[in-house]
Amino acid sequence: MRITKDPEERRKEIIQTALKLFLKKGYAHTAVSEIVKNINVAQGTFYHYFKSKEDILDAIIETYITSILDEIETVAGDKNLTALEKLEQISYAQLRVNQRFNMNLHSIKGVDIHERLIAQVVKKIVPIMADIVSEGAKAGVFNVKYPLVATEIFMVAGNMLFDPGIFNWNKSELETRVDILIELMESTFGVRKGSFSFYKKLMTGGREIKGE
Amino acid sequence: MRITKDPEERRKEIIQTALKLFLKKGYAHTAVSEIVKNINVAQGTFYHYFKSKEDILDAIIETYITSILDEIETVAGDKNLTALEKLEQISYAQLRVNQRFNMNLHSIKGVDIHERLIAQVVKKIVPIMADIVSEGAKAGVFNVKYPLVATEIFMVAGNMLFDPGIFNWNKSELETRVDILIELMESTFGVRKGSFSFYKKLMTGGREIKGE
Amino acid sequence: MRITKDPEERRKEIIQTALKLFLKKGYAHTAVSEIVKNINVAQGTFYHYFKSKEDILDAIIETYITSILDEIETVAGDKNLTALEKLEQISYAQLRVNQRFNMNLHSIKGVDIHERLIAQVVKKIVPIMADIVSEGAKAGVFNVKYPLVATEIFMVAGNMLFDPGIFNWNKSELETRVDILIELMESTFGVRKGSFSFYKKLMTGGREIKGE
Amino acid sequence: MRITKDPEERRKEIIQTALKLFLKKGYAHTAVSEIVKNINVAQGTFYHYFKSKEDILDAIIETYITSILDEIETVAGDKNLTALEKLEQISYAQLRVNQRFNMNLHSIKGVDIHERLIAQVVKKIVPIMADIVSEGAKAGVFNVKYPLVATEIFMVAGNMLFDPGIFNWNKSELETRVDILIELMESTFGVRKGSFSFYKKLMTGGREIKGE
DNA sequence: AATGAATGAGTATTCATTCAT
DNA sequence: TATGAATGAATACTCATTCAT
Repeated sequence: MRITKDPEERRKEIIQTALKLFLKKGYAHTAVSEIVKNINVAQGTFYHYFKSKEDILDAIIETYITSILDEIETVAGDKNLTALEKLEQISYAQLRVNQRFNMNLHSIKGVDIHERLIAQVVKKIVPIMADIVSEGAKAGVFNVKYPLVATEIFMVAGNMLFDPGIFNWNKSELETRVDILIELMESTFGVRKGSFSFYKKLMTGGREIKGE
Repeated sequence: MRITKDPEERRKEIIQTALKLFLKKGYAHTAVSEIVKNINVAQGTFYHYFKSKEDILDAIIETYITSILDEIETVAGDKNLTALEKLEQISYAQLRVNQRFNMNLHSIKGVDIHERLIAQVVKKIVPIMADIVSEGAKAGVFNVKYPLVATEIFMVAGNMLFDPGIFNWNKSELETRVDILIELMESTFGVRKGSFSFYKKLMTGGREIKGE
Repeated sequence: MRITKDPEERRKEIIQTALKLFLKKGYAHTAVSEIVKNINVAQGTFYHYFKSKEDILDAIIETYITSILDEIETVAGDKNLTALEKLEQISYAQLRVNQRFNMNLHSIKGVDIHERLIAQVVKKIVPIMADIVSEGAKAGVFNVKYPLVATEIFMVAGNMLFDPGIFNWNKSELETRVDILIELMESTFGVRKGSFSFYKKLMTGGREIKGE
Repeated sequence: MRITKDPEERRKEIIQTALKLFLKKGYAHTAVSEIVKNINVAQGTFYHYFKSKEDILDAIIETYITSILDEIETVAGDKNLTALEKLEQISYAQLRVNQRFNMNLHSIKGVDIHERLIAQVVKKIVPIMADIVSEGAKAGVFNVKYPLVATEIFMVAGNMLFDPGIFNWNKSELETRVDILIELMESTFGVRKGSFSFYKKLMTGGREIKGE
C-alpha cells in the first residue's frame, strides 16, 4: 500500500530515523534498507529525498546545527539579557536540541557521527558564544584573554570527555569531572564562582548514569 | 613465491601496514585485500595472524599504547629528572612513537581510529602524567588543584583540536591555537611561563601545515 | 539488462534451479553464484528472495512436500476410491512430483538433500498413507497389524535402497529388489498378490538404469 | 614442542578424532585445522597420514567396516554356533564397534557420513548375514524366500529409522518402532517369536533417549 | 615424523543504487 | 511521490593444501 505524506514531513521522518540508527549502530553499520524499514517506506523513497547515503549525513548535521542556531538566534541579539544569561539560554537550547535528536542515547558505534557534529559545533556555534563572552568582558563580568580559543578548548573537551560512546565514567567519576571542568572554566573565563553551574545540566543532561 | 619470516616480524609488518592504510583511508574503507597486497602476502596470511579485521584494530591500538608506555616507563621512574623534564621527555617519546606510526599523516577518513586512540591515551597515559604533575606540585614547581582531570581536559582538547582529520586550520590559525593552549595550560598548572613550550613540537609535530 | 518478473514466478524459478543443482552436485558443492548464473539473474536477486543459502534448502523441501500433499489431498478424501486405488493414485502423484522436480536425476553428491526429503516424507506423507491402509483393513482388503510403522519401514527402505546416489544397482539387481520389496510389502500388508504392482513404476520411475 | 608417537597410533588417533567431529558437525563443517587442534598436532602432520580430507573419509569408513568384519569373521565360521546365535553375536559385535566409534552421539549435521556407513554395511556386512540366514533356513530354523534382499531391507530401515540425526522419536515412539520392526522381521524371516529380541539392544543401543 | 607459516582460490553475503511501473 | 524488484561490485573470511625447515 502506498502512503503519501507531506514531503517536508517525510524528509524529517527519514532524517530522524537515520540519525537514531546512526547513533545507535554507527553510520557504516546502518544500512539504508534498515532506515526505510523503520518507517515502512520503500527503498526507492529514500532516494527521492536524498541523493545518497552520504548525502543524508550532511543533511543530518545541517539540520542539527541549524536547529541550535535557530534557538540561539534570538537569544544572542536580545538586549535585555546579560552575557551570562545568554550563555545559559544557549546551553539550554543545546540541551533541548540534543534531547530532541536523542543525542544522549548513542553508543560507541555512533562515535563517528557524533564526532562530526562536535566539529561543526566548534565551527558554527562556538564563535557566537565567544562573541557573547567578549561582550561580557566589556561589561566587566568576564575576564579572559582569548575568548574564542578558550571556548573552543572547553567545548571540545566537554563534548568528548562526557561522550558516553567514548568514555563511560561511573556516576561519581562523571560528577567529579563535570564539577572540575566547570571550576576550571570559571577561573579561565574569570567569572565568579558558580556562574557556570548551569552547564552541569548540559554536560550530564539526560544521561543514564551507571550506578554509584 | 613463498617468503617465510619471523612471525613476530610478520605480525608487526601487517600491523604497520594496516595502520598506515587505516589512517589514510579510514578503517571502513580499507579492505583486507589491500593490506596484504601492500606487503605482498596472501590474504590467508592475514588471517593466520589476526582473527578478523576488527581484531587487528585492537592489536594496533594495543601496540601503539604499549609502545608509548615502554618509552615512558624509564622516564617516569628516573630520580634524576624534575617533573617538568619528565613531561618533556614524555612528550618527545609520544612524538617519536607518533612518527614511527605515521600518526601525522592521517586524513579525515582516519578519524574513527584516531578516536579510539585518544580514549586509550586518556585512560592509560594521562594517569602517569598526572602523577608526575602531582610530584611536581610537591616540589613547588606546579600549582594545580586537580592534576588528573586537568590533564585529561587538555590532552583531549589538544588531540582533537590539532587533529588534521577533524579540524584543518591554516598555518596561522594553528599556531595561534597551539600558543594559546600552552599558555592556558601553564596558567592552569601553575607553572612559569614558557615551561610548557616543548609541547609545541608535539602539537604541530611533523605536520604538513596548509598554506602560508 | 534488467528483467522484472512476477515475484512468485521468480521465487519458483530460483527454487527449481537450486534444487536441480543441489541434486546434481550436492548442496555443499553448489555455489550461489552458480544458481543465479543459471537463470541469468544478479546474485543480489537471490538474496532478495532468500535470507541465505541454507534458507533456500528449507524452501525447497517445503515446496516439495507441499506439492505432494496438494496432489494427495483430494485423493485421500475421495469416497469413490478404494484404499488400494488411493495408494495407487498417491504413488502416481509422488511420481509426477518427483519428475517435475527432476528427483530422479540426482547423483551421489545430492545425497544430503535427498536425505532430508525422506525424513519429511516419513513425517508428513506416511501418516496419510497409513490412514488409508487402516481404512482398507476395515474393508477387509488389507490385513496388517501395525499400518503406520510398517509403512514407515517400507517407505524408508524403498527410498534408500533405490536411491541412485547411494546404491547403484545394475538393471537386474534393481528389478530383483523392486520385485522382492513389493512381494514382501504385499505379504506384510496382507493384500492379494499383485495388488502393489503399481509401486514398480514409482520405484524405478523415470530412472536411467545402467545397462543390462 | 614436538611429540613423536607410534605412527599406527597417531593414525588411529587422527581417525578417531576426525570421525568424532564428522559425526558431531558433519564432514563439510569440520575443518582439518579443527581435527589437528583437537589432538595438538600441526596441520602438516595430518597430511603425513592422509592425502587429503576426502582421503580420511575413506579411511574412516574402511576402518569401521574392517573393525566389524574382524569381529564377525570368527563368528561366521564357528561350527558350534547356530545361525541365530551367529546373528546375535554379530549384532553384539556391531554394537561394540558402534560404541567404540561413538556412533550413537551423532547429530543431524553428521547425517552425511552416517549415510555412507550404512551403504557400506549393506554392501559388506549384509551378504554375510544373509549367508547365515540361508544356512539357518537349511537347518529349518528360518523360513524366508529372499534372505539377501530381506536382510537389506530391514538393515536399511533399521539404520535409518533409528538414526538419531534423522528422526528423533521420544522414548515410547522409539520402543514401539523397535518392537514392531523386530516382530515384522521375525515373521518375514520365519523364525519363532522372540528369536530376534536381541536386536533390541543394537537398535536402541547406548542411545540417550528423550524422556518418556 | 613433525612443524606451522604461507598460500590463494573459493564463496556467502551485504548494500548502495537504479529503474520500470 | 512512491514502489520494490533487480543490480552487481565489493569484501570479509574459510580452508584444504603446500613447503621449507
